[in-house]
Amino acid sequence: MIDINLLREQPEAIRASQVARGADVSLVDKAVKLDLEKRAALAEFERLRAAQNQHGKLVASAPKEEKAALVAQGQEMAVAVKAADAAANAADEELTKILYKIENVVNENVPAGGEENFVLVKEVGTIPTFSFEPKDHAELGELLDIIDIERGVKISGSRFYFLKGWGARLELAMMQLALEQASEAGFTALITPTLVKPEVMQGTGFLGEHADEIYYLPADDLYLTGTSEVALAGYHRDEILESLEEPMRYAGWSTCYRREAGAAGKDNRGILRVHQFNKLEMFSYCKPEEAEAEHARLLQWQEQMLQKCELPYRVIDVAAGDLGSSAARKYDVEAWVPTQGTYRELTSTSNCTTFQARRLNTRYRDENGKPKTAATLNGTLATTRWLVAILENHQQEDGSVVIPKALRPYLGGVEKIVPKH
RNA sequence: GGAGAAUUCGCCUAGUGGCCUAUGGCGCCAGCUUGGAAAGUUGGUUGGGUGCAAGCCCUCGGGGGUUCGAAUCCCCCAUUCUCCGCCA
Repeated sequence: MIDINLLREQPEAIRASQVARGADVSLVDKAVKLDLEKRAALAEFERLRAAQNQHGKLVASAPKEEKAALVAQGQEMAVAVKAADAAANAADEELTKILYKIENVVNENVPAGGEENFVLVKEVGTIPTFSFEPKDHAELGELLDIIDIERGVKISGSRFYFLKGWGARLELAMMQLALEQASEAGFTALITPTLVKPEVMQGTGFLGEHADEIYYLPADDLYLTGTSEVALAGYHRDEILESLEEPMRYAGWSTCYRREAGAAGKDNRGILRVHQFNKLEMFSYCKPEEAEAEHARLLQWQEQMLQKCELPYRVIDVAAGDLGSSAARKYDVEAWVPTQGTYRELTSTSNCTTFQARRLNTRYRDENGKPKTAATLNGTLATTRWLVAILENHQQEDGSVVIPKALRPYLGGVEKIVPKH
């Protein structure tokens, strides 16, 4: 949710942001109007309530013979107060409904435009050249007997798979490496719930734009999370953090579930786009003035992980029209996928400023001990999808795959996965 | 799943319709005291809204209700604990 004070003082800043996103600008004017109405209704209620409170005291201390008349008067006041209260509540609900629809104010440095208008920040590493026809990860997975898509589909349907043998171990190794790096950087590891209550899903903003991406269990009124960000953002819900002199950082590991409803026909081969995968997510709570610096740190940790996996990659600054509603700015790190001849997203890091924390009511105490809304940021550190890039970039002519050095300690020192025959 | 009990300002706690503008203790902050500290002592210490301000309003797990008036009475819900049942 946006800051109501910003709406009052600089509505034009919010209008400009909505324009940049290609979102509904008229919401801003509606919100300004409803805010005025709400405050007027609230003032009226408070005036009546104050009178009623005074009157109550009068009744209590009045002599017996006057009580009946005073009580009758009080009855009338009670009716008026109730009506004013209802009016104020209704006005507040109207306003809140609109406020929830307004998206986070875009950072001024975010490139304008839609999905195609990202700005390339950098390209790192050398794109591999092969003296043979490189195989895609699905073919390698089958050849090496480490990804079993056929049987995944047999038991769960399309977009499901088994990771098997070295494939399963490779994923766990990658998660271990990422978790170790995160721990060294001061992140606290969390294994999070993957089923959450509606209000948490709502609070993190996923029920809006991603509603049809989410699995829902009606019998229990619970949602399956598509990222541990949901649980990590909800972790300090309704809390006042004692200090954020240093950012509070969590590394959340969980299985993620996505319906991929709008992705029919896209990435049908292999495990590039699946209904279930694992992810290690970084999540930071910090002071709003620290958020941009923290965002840069998250990006840098992501790059470090890509480098440990010896993957060529590029970093892009995502354009305003392609930002999630909570994000003020977002960088994607994309790895080179040889068989597609292009870069594909492996990680994403968003600066949600105070937008998400305001919804979830997560605050911190400033130097003066006063509660203030915190800023939240998130960023991927490893996911199942990384296997695609690792397998394809490190494949050899004979179909074997060389394990990046940093991963070997978690795989019993093995240097290469070789075809079974 | 069934029965019972509980939920009060960071923690513990008092409070069974108006004197609750919520008690007391612990902790924390500030002053006094001291060479400095401890002890002692005085004061402060939920959060939010609204207003230029003084102030006013809301907040006793959440939501509804009864009442002129609710922490207190009634209903629904959530959570925790105890016992019973069932079960990886």
